[in-house]
Amino acid sequence: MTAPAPTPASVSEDRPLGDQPLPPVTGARPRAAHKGQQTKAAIIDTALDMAMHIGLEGLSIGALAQALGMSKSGVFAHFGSREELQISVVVEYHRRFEQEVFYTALRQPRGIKRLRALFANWMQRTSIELDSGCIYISGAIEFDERTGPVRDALVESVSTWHAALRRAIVQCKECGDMRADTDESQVLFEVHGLILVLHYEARFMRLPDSLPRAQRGFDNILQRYGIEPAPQA
Amino acid sequence: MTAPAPTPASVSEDRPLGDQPLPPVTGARPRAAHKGQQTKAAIIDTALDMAMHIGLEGLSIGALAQALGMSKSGVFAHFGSREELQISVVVEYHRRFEQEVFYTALRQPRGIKRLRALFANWMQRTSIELDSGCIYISGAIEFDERTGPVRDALVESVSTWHAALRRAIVQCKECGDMRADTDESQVLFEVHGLILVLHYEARFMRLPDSLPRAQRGFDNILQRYGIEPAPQA
DNA sequence: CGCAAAATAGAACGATCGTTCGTTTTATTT
DNA sequence: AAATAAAACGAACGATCGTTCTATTTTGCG
Repeated sequence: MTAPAPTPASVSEDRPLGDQPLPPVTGARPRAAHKGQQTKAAIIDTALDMAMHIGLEGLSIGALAQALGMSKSGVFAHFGSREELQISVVVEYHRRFEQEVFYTALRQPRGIKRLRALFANWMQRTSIELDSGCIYISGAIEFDERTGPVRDALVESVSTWHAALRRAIVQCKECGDMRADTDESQVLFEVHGLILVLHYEARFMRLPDSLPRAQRGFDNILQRYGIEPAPQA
Repeated sequence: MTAPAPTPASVSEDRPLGDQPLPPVTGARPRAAHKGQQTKAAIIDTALDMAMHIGLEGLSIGALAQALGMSKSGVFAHFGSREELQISVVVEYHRRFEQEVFYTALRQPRGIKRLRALFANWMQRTSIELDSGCIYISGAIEFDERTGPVRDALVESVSTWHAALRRAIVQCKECGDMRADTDESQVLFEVHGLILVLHYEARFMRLPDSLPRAQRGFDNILQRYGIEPAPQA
């Protein structure tokens, strides 16, 4: 979404997660930091933490204010509506997701190595290790039959991430790490399924070996779509 | 869960979804139908319909009463608590799921045919065709960090269904439709992922070709774990 | 029919929700 | 330090939540 911090030099010309051109670097944005923006950031930080546990719809301004030790109206004033707060949370989650999952994987060279890194980061963000849910998953459930700006923000974030992942798969084809006739959307579909079932079985059913199962599923997909590993028959 | 209606004769000795012994068939259950049970059934019916759209947590007794044209307290009296209402909805959903997904698939012979039927039924229940969500999926998100009887009911239902599915996979191994060294829990894991991503991409992202993608993913799994399809090399 | 029991309605409860408003406290600038 | 703008507060609103209680209606049985 927003312009990311400058990424490692090795990234070369890889595009950012979103597809807008990089905005002018004139540091006009994080200027005076008028105290209000600080607390607003603190509010979003706490709100995101809460939303990752109880969902975007579970967010309540009262509970949020109490957690922050300030008044309801004080919190409210920074956003003007609960919806705007929810959108801010989605945007912040996207920012972190982009940073932790996407950009750190760009350190790997294009192709299978980078795709593996992307999936590993994605799993890590999804799994119970940092015991909190994924807003892209809970939000999809909460807003799948709703309309409005919160849903729009969620769909846009997820679409952006999926597009980036699809690009990484295409790069696998381009550099010979994957069969040229691979349907990258099908690969993305199946990989996404592994993330979702990891989230489901680890968080809800509390099955301990979900993470290695997801990894094995990923390897299975790579094997199917990958270059034949030296047919020994 | 509850004792199912008698299943087709061809089912032979297959166990029901749950593992309790079949209760005595003395039709003591659906007896006089004291009017109260009728309206209770009607309430649950409407509540289930609502919950499939807005989730178990979205259920509100007020909205439910209004949809039924009766008073809040009138609805409430049948359950004694909102939690009990939610549990009733879960139980009813389980009953229907069992009936529509599991029992109709038992008409297929054990092995790959039955497994395919189970997956097809599961997909159908999950997809947007009957435009409403799956309580096993939305409920998992809503209750993954909670404790209590509603979560317990959900986990038990899902576990029962998964156990039945695992049995069908084992039967595939037993009758030679799947490699003997197949890890049936891994197959279940991956198949479950396909259902979840179908639900996600069809309902939330509104991608139109999710269903054939899920079917293709299923075929891919079968191919990997199935008997090698006459190696032509 | 008449009677008892079951089922439903209606009003009210305390709590919490998002939101509004006027005031007061804090920051920032002159 | 004084003046101005930004930020936080506190109280209140109307609405809805699940729940409780009492009264009324409806049902089923003899």
